[in-house]
Amino acid sequence: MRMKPGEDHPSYRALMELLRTADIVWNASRVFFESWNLSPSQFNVLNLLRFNPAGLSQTDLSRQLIMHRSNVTGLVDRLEKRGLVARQEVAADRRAYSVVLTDAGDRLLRDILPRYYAGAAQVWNRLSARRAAELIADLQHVAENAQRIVTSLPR
Amino acid sequence: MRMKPGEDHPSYRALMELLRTADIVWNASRVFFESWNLSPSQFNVLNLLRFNPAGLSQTDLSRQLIMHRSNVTGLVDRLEKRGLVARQEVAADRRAYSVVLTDAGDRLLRDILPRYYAGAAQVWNRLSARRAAELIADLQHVAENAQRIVTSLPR
DNA sequence: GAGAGAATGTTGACATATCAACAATTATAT
DNA sequence: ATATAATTGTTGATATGTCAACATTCTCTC
Repeated sequence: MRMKPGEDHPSYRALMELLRTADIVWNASRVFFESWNLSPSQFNVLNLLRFNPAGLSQTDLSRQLIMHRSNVTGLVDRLEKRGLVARQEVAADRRAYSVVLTDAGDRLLRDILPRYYAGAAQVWNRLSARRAAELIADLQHVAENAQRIVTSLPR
Repeated sequence: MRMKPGEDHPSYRALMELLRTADIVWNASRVFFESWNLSPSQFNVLNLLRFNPAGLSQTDLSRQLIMHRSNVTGLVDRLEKRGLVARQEVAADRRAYSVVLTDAGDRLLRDILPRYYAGAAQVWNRLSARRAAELIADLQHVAENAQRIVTSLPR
């Protein structure tokens, strides 16, 4: 390779910038959600349930949150302990739970969301709608490529 | 708020896409580094040390990796146990270590990097250089905004 | 030079994430 | 109908991350 500090590959630099930015945004959201004693992941669970009033199984949650099943157990445990979500038994499948938002969880979300959307808008401040759309498209493209590469990797 | 699933805020959607893409890329890199029994964070430590042959203090590492000091302890512990890095005592400051890449660590990096750069290039496949540059600039802009917002948040 | 304050790295408590292995249940195939 | 497959959620081991508190050491000020 023989590579001096300055002459790193551009695609590598772009990847680093993507990961760095996401890390900063994620950490910013962590500080933001601290006001409600929520982690970003906990917020994501609540927000997903908002769009699924009938509830989601823990496996469904894990798929949408891109995380392992086993991680959802503790996440839902802690949210349930605080009364923000509830595990409902599913008549048709006695292995599964249906995780639903409680009224308290819904109230909490309604408190958070306006401020969250405002913050999100601030993050994209001074970025034109065209550039924003391009950026989203590029990100989706990158996600597809990364996904494709990883599935073709030797396991 | 009163918001149906479809009508979410665009800036929020863009943020979600950014975080989702970074998550996918990060997970892809995790699978990639598994071949060498490395975590992405461990790779980042090694790669940072490559650019700093004189070594870095653990606090320096934590700042560049955007993580807490205390996290670096275990990270360096595990890398040191495998002989990939070494803690050197610093004459001028007996509190600090200088973490340096060992020969074994350097050899490992030289094995990984060509394949890593190739993978990074594949991820940006079919993306023009212009768009790539724009994307990086936009990401930096977003990172700055997020950084600024979080520091102005009520602690 | 002495004391106050700041910085360094470690520890312990915890949340978040992975994976493998497990019991219980459901689905499938013959 | 029954054996085999696959799926669901939990557990335990481990890595990664946060934070607060601590001892040690350095720096700065008077």
